[in-house]
Amino acid sequence: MSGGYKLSDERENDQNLTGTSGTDTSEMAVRRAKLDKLRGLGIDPFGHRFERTHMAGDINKDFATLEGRDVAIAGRLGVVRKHGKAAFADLLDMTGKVQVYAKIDTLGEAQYALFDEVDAGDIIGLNGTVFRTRRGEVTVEIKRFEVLSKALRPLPEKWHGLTDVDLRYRHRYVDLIVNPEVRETFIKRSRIIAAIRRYLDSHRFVEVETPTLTLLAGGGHARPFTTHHNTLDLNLYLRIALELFHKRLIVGGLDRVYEIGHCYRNEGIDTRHNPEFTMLELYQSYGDYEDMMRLGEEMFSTVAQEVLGATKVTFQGRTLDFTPPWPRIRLLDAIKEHTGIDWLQVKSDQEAVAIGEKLNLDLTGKRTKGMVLDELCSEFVEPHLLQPCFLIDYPIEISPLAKRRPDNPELTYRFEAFINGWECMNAFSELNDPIDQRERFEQQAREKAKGNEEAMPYDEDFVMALEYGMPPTGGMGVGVDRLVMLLTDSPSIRDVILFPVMRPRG
RNA sequence: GGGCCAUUAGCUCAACUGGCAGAGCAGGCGACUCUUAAUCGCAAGGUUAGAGGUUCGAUUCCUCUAUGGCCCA
Repeated sequence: MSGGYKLSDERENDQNLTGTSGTDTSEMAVRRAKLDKLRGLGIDPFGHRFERTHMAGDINKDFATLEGRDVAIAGRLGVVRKHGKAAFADLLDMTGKVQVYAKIDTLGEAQYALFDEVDAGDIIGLNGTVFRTRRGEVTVEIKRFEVLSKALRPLPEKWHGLTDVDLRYRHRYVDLIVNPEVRETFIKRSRIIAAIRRYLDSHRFVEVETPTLTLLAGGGHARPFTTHHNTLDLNLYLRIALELFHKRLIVGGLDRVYEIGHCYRNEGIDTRHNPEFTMLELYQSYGDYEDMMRLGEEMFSTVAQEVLGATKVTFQGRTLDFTPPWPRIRLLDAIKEHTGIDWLQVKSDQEAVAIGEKLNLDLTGKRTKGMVLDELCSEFVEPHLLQPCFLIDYPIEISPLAKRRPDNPELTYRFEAFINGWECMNAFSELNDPIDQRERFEQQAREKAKGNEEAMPYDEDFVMALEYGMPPTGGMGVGVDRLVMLLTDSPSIRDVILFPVMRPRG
């Protein structure tokens, strides 16, 4: 953020960066005055360091051993209850909160007067003694304390907190301070991702990092974001998938690889889509899609067990049972069951479109057999797939990177896993025949020429990699945000992404 | 892209059929040495998202804009 900004730009920036309203309030003026008063007393209102011996949540947990002992804790003050010559307050840190107690007899006149000046929201460090109040609350009686950071803005109301979803996402730091369940969700997210890593590391997978800035946005069906490299004067895309780089690594002899990272898709935003999201992809040499199903169901249930202590998960009042094995359902069987259509009898694009239109599907821009089937599946099959299951054997036309089934060359060894009606995994026996791959890319190029913006670009270097020989490989992609939603009972993807994409405020 | 809803004090919300814009919390002053949404008293706090229109008079009715939410495609 160095020079070059016009004054007006800076003003716009300020608008985005200031607090919940951006306007000064009388309360802010009061807090500024208190700040000046602290400085007047020779106290730095923005401290440097504080040595903690304990965390707030642990004091409650370990009260039996801590009673009567001295502790040093630090955190943000929540509600403060003042009683003249004594006061109680909640002290919050990452582990939770503990009540603290200030009493004029213990602190002395000067320190007590200083405590009388602190506000909810201020960050303090303190030394004190653990005890239990007559009402039974575990509490730390303050012997000495220091202001470590004066808060210049007031916290939202203590009872209702911050509920305006717009403000919660725009000012996530306030959301995290006042809504403990938000902190819990993101701590759980971290544990979920750690559990995934643990699982894959213990199965001898190697974690890799592949480019987010790419010459081609391949490996998936989506419109990419574009960007530009100045020195190379080169237009680049933000990746939409990890696949093609990972398979190059399999060619290179890294037999088991995985990556957890952001992908970017230039499409709409709703409760299940954010333009920037977290993808897990993994590739296992000498495996196939059957191995991927076993790995997928085992990984999800292991993660649930480690993070929640159970393989049955409650999501929005519904119990989802992650316990393996999950049912395997052939896609075309599911289509037949829910629509009565025998898709193998559908021979042309025109015929497919006619069937789709008869069922009132919106097929704008979707004029091929594969696309109609995709729509049919989304509309009539997916909503029924509430319990974890695998939909297997997708048509070749919408699976340009998957290996063909020898018993039916129109189908591939590909599956998607569904949970709660959402696609959560996409996996296949990877196509390792460079000649077939070349033809698939040519087919995609024809689709693109017909106006399908989501068709895959031809990646010559990737075909060249396959020409060196890629072992038979099973590969899988997992939408990590959706898994986190399921395991944290979050109805919107924005509840599991710390800073979701937002329009700037006018 | 279409429809519906919301936007009022720092936060959470009221305001009947168009008639002086209110409360709780937070903040200020005062009282209070075991409270936990502490309590009690006093005073203060507003461009009703923005722009325009109808009207003697608009938070309220109409139009447009902005942001968000829900539903649909």
